[in-house]
Amino acid sequence: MKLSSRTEYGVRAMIELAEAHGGGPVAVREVAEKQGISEKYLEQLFAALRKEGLIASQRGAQGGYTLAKAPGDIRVGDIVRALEGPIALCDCLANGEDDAVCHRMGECAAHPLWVKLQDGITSILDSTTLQDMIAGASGDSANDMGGNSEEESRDEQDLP
Amino acid sequence: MKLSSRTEYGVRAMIELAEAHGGGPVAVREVAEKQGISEKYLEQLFAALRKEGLIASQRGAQGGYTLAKAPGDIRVGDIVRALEGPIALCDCLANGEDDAVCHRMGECAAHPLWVKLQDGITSILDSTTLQDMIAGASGDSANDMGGNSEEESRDEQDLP
DNA sequence: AGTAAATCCTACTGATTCGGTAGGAATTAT
DNA sequence: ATAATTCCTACCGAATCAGTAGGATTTACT
Ligand code: FES
Ligand code: FES
Repeated sequence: MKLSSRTEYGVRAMIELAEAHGGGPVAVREVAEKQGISEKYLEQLFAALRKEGLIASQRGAQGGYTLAKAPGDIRVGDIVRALEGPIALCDCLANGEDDAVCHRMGECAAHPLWVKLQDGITSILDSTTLQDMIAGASGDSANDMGGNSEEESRDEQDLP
Repeated sequence: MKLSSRTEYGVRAMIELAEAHGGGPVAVREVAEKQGISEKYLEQLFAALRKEGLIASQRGAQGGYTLAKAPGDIRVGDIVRALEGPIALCDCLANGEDDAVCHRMGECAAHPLWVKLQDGITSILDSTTLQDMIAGASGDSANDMGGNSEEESRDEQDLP
């Protein structure tokens, strides 16, 4: 019940890219400095994000990274999965009904709760896009956030 | 995004106690064997659960543990907190509004999401009691579980 | 009284994960 | 050519995790 710094950093970095979306590529160094993250470490996170097709790279001088899709098409869940693999709360929930689920499932009264919890988490993560975050609001579902909508709105606005 | 075996084991063990509620104390060994958990390890989990007042112990021969309250009064969230400390998804969420929250909060577009996620998790965990679990159903909220209600009902039934 | 069954307490350990460094090869705008 | 940048892979120290170990204390039962 603690999100790794991979996730924290990754999401913050992606927000940075989302805010720069439409302009040119952004260098890792720049994002790292703005967010106070180790540059070399962030480099590795970006590699993972690129491998999953969430961001695109431009090599060489003046290069950097850009979002591979519109901010509205990238869900936080996608970022988390890219950085940590499938969201599986415990081994008993071998995500995807495929294989190797717990042999105790039939008799385990806890199992339905883990399923519910995992679904809850996944649904929150997948109902929020980068667009939602930089706009200050959250995803769709009934359940809305605390409600402190800061009035400082970022500049960018893009129509692909 | 992975629950520790402390949590998994702890909850399963508490379910075991809940099912035995009303009868005499249950020894650690018995729970450990039924659930396939290391006895000595479980012993430590029980120590933590007792310290938090969720279970009570009876020392000496024929001793063991019993729930300290009715199964309906023990929420899964209580168990998790007893075993892992306050549920805080990240340091930026120094649970309880007290101190040392992130200095980046004002400018951090991710923060509201973490709050939302943490609230979601907490609310699921706190809306499910041991009673709910051994009865096969989940907590209150609109969102209900998969719905596979096994017909094997355990024996115990108690009115305190 | 004696014994066996149990909780209680604390220290240690091996493995894994985490967060981060390090160094350098390949690519590209200027 | 050069400087800026991504890319790749290996390594490292610290922390956490899951579990062991051993023994002191308490208590029911005979
Ligand atoms: S122990 Fe595997 S489903 Fe609960
Ligand atoms: S970095 Fe602390 S609130 Fe986002």
